Amino acid sequence: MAGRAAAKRGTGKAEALNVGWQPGERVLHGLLLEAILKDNPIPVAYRMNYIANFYVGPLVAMMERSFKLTRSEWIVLFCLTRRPRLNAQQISIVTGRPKTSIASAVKLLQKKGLITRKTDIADSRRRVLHLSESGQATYAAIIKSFVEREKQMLETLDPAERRELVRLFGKIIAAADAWAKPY
Amino acid sequence: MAGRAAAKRGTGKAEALNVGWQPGERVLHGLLLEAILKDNPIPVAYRMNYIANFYVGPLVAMMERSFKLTRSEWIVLFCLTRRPRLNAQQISIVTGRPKTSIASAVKLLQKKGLITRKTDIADSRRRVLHLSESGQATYAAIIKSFVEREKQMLETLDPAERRELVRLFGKIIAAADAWAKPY
DNA sequence: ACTAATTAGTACGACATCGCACTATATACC
DNA sequence: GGTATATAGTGCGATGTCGTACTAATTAGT
Repeated sequence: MAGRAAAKRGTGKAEALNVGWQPGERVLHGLLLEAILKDNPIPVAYRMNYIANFYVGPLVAMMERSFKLTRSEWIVLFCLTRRPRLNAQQISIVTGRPKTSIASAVKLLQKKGLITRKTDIADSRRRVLHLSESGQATYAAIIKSFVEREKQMLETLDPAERRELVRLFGKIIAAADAWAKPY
Repeated sequence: MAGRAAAKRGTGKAEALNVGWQPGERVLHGLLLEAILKDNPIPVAYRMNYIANFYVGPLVAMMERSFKLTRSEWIVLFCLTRRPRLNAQQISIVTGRPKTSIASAVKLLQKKGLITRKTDIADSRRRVLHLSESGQATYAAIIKSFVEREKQMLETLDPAERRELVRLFGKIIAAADAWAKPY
């Protein structure tokens, strides 16, 4: 209908082009995704990143909205729950995130009263972190969503498949020294 | 040695504390990680995110340094290589990233001459994107590192295990409609 | 002991990311 | 055909993230 006229407008830099699909036709998420997965040069890495993003993305968004926590703050909270008395450096190393990011998260968490920071007597460079009461409560409230979402994500796999997935991940992580280094 | 004196300094807010390990003793990456993986409430999700981060993080850092491309720009480049003539909206949907992020990446890529933008004749709201010559060249240069790193990451798995990993990922992705939704 | 190298943490600045509000075009419905 | 709704994209402001450069404390080497 529009024909020639509607072209060469917009930002001015765009030229007109006729794409394959018709106006009414919409290319759905699933079809697009299939096309992107097919003959993908990094079949494992792409699929893994895709799943990881769609798993954690909405969770982080929810956390920022409902709990006013950033992703980095959550990482610190999570690590300290798993293993109290870590310092910022250790969290940085084990998560692969820059230490300045961890440091700013620590500062925020401390201001909110979710963690405490004490100087290590044996090495006064270290500031030893651990969760406060309210930090533990916040963690408990948030982790539920993570667990629930993982459950939903794995619903399509049977128990043996889930075990196999963990086993394969375990092998890759165990060999991390050989491949996970920076450039 | 320092004993009592060195405490209560630093930022002033930190109190002194004696942690479990001795000054000389260093807790290594592997040991820390093991402790964090043990009895993890989200065993699959944590391992997957860990691997995904250590796979893609250094690659993105390298890209920013060597090619002056952001992660979002790379995502656009990658999607357009897999399937030309997408528009920004479609890339946003299929990658799960906010459309404003894709939009700014598109603007940068266009300024650098790596992609072109043409208005769709059939629907003048759409700006159809595709790679320029130099865009293709840039992609080709970068993708090598991704392929190589995936190869290293999977070196510990035998061919059957690799196929199984792809198969399991495939099942999870195929069921994405059921679990990957936002809150 | 004294210096060099390593490790923990901080300060600061640049910028990518992202949510929100807005415009423009297209489709649906009556 | 005219209005309402959905879709594509933009502008802008806030802020989280991260690299660089720095200080403080500890360890190693001689």
